[in-house]
Amino acid sequence: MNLQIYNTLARKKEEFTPLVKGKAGMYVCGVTIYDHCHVGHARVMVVFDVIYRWLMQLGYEVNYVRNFTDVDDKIIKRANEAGIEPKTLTDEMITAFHMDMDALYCLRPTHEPRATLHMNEMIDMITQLIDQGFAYVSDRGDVLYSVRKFEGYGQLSGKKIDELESGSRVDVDRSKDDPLDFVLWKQAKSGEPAWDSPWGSGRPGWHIECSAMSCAHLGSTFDIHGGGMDLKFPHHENEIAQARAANGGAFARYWLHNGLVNINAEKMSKSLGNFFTICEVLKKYDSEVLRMFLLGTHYRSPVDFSDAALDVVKVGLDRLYETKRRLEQMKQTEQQLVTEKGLLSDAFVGAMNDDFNTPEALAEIFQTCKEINRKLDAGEGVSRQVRELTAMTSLLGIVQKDADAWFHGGANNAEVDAAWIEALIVDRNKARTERNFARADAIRDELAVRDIILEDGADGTTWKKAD
RNA sequence: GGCAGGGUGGCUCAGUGGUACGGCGGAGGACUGCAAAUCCUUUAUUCGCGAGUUCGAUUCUCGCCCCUGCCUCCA
Repeated sequence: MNLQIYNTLARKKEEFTPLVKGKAGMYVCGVTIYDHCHVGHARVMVVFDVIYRWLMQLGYEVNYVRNFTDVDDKIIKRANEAGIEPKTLTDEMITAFHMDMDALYCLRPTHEPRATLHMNEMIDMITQLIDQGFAYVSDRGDVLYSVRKFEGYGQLSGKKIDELESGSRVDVDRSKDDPLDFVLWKQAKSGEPAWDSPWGSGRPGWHIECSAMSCAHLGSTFDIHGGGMDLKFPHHENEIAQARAANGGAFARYWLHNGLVNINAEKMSKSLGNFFTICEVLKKYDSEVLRMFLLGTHYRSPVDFSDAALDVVKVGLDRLYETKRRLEQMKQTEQQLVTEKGLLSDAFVGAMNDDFNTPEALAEIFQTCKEINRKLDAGEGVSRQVRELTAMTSLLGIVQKDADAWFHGGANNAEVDAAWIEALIVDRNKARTERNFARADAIRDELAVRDIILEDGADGTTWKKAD
């Protein structure tokens, strides 16, 4: 079966057929870089990273574009508070963002355009909108999009203009012809960053940047546009209205929206203050735990974030690593299998092709893992299974460390003296050979006090750090 | 109120018109000097509630209840 994608625009799964054979263009709404990213942001990034990887796995040459919103009210406010230039703040946050993404094994997109570096494209698009009668300059000099002029407005989110208006609780802006109209270009206020334009000095509205940058990098019609569920309306609706009206292209053909991250069944968000930043979480949990946690639920469903949930994922990952350790400890010839070119099982391919069903893909990983352990226990060959496991885990970006590094605590736990532990293991095994179990247990207890757990296997004794 | 998406074992998470995938946890067993790890067995007559379609529904249709998101900046 070929790749099926749930398209928000159609409200059903559709077979993915790219605009250009062998190629795929994908735009994902990035972040407004005024602060560190939280787990909600991590989800979009990880979800679309897997989608990106899968499209490449299927052989597509993918042009993956993810923007940075680096001009915005919040950025200006935050920079003012800190007494620094907005650009200083955004540069700093982009660096932090990349550190988070690297930690989470998210591959870099093909392009990461910044809004401030695409002013010309935005101004061009706004000009086209005015020329074609879709936009107007308001009394106070802002350029606004005339929503009622665009016939298909509401198609993506399933909203009807009249119902929207009646349900509106927003203060009506008198300078707008219609309360639904949204800003394309704002007049500059003193002390704010501003760019020259045909409508005077000012800055772009939020929605226009995504329309302009996606079309600039991917063309007026492209394959995939993604983002969080909360962006469906009005952001994505407005993007469509702008782009289609301006250049007559179809804009994105497949719209993908990931579910939100909740805390206690409530959306994680800056405004509610119930968020955890990625770097905060990574102080406590390995990034693979967070990544696997995010892939453990289908991308369109909401997911509840908690330490307890991460703990459970950690236990599961440990088991995967136990298997990896067994394989790493094997003889040279078999060890090579671990790094041999991978191959994916039909079940895994089927799961991923079915709208990127990562929970099912993970189930396949656990089953393969169990199969390997069973065969190893029985002394049977495992080459096919190992190649499958390796291919699956590297595709999803989990179990990517050496097992020893994983169990020994990695770089963060420099206080662990491996040589000392190894020496004690030698002593203890000598005692065990002499059947001096009191001495052997004493050594094991001594290590246990320091959170070192020993495991006596057929191939010798290994150790790991307790959580 | 409108729109979108959900309610599956103790928890979590897939899925299917013919009695349900994985993970965590629980119980028993094998292995072990004892452990740990691993493996094996076991743990939902049942998929929010009611009705309908059907030989048969958790899966399709309708109604109801409950939850979340969006309708304002938000991944």
